[in-house]
Amino acid sequence: MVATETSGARGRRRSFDVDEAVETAMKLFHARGYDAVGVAELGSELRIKPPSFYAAFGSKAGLFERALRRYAAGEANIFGRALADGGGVAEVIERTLLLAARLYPERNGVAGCLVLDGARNSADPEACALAEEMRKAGVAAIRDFIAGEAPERAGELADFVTIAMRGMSAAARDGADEAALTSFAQMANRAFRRELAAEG
Amino acid sequence: MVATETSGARGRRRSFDVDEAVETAMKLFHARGYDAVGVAELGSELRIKPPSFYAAFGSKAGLFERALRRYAAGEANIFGRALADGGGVAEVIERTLLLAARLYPERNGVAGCLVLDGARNSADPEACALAEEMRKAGVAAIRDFIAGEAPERAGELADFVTIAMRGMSAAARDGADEAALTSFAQMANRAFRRELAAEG
DNA sequence: GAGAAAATATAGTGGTCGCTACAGAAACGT
DNA sequence: ACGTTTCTGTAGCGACCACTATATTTTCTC
Repeated sequence: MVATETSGARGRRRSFDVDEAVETAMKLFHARGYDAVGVAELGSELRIKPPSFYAAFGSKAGLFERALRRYAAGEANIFGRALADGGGVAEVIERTLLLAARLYPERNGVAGCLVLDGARNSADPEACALAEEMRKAGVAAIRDFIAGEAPERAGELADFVTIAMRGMSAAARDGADEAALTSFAQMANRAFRRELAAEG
Repeated sequence: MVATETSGARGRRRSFDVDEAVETAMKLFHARGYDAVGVAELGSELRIKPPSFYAAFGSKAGLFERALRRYAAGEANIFGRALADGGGVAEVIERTLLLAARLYPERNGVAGCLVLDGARNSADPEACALAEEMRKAGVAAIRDFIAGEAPERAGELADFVTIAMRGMSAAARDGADEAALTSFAQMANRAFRRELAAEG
């Protein structure tokens, strides 16, 4: 053991790179879902033993929470990225949908959205609650943004977008490729623009 | 024990109602997903012991397959029901989407579609394969039906419908109510009609 | 009612689950 | 260099997983 690294964050020094471990765990959870990835496998992949695992993350759900936060803080924050490029509601939502279609298809065994599907059908209430919390935050952000232009219909328009994204995530996990998802995203986008233009 | 019932199907006589057991198992799988329901719980709910369980169904996946088939043969066969009421592609798809919005919201702990989400994130390849097979059959049926009016765009139009349904199923499992799903279904339906009318 | 056949119940298989007690090794402050 | 503290590795906790060997009870045949 040589490292003794903190790699950029507060917290105790550990003999392994915590951020790298979270990244690896994120991919595992994303690829197969929360329940299907066991602590034994995580320890083996992260090259750490159970006591170190629990000292660093507290519990399996604790690591899942860190993986979720890392996921949402990175390039997978689709709406955030679309929002950062500026423009009105129609433009931002279009980029959101198309970005999802580009990001969701399977790549290296990972498909869909970790927040939307990572804890789907999980038997662990804690993991379900963590994912639900992040889902709700995402939906609320989209709703609040849409409310800037269409306060009356912000709720149903945000629902339209987020349900469409759930569909794309599920379809990607079922094997849909980028072409199929992009075709869907374009239709959904045309629908959204028409709904946005129509008065409630 | 009194029953000794076959209740309408070929197969050995058993001391329990096999169809009723499949129905109960279907609800359990539907409510919590394949992996989260154990054979111990199934045996307890079905009031049968493990040996009877395996004599009747062969394996947990065997029971899941029967549950899936029963599901698809009943009122949950949304497209089949919409198709039976006749009409053109636009009418049938509209009924399909609206029926999903009416059927998917949580009722007695059961939400969404068993075929679409019952084996989501399952670690069992057999269960995943069974669900995938039924999903593909459903998509193919919708595609073939649409091809009667729009052979060029049948693939992408069927994808649009089935991805939208995956979104509704996932949203329902996330707690969406009938009003929210109906709103989505209506928007998706308007989008579908416009896409169907537009030449490819 | 006796014998054959079949479905049942009891009990337990090896394996994995998330998690932890304990003890040894490394890093730390002085 | 010493003692303290902190972390890590080995081993194993009880609980549950899907599944089954054995034996008993029930059912059917005649």
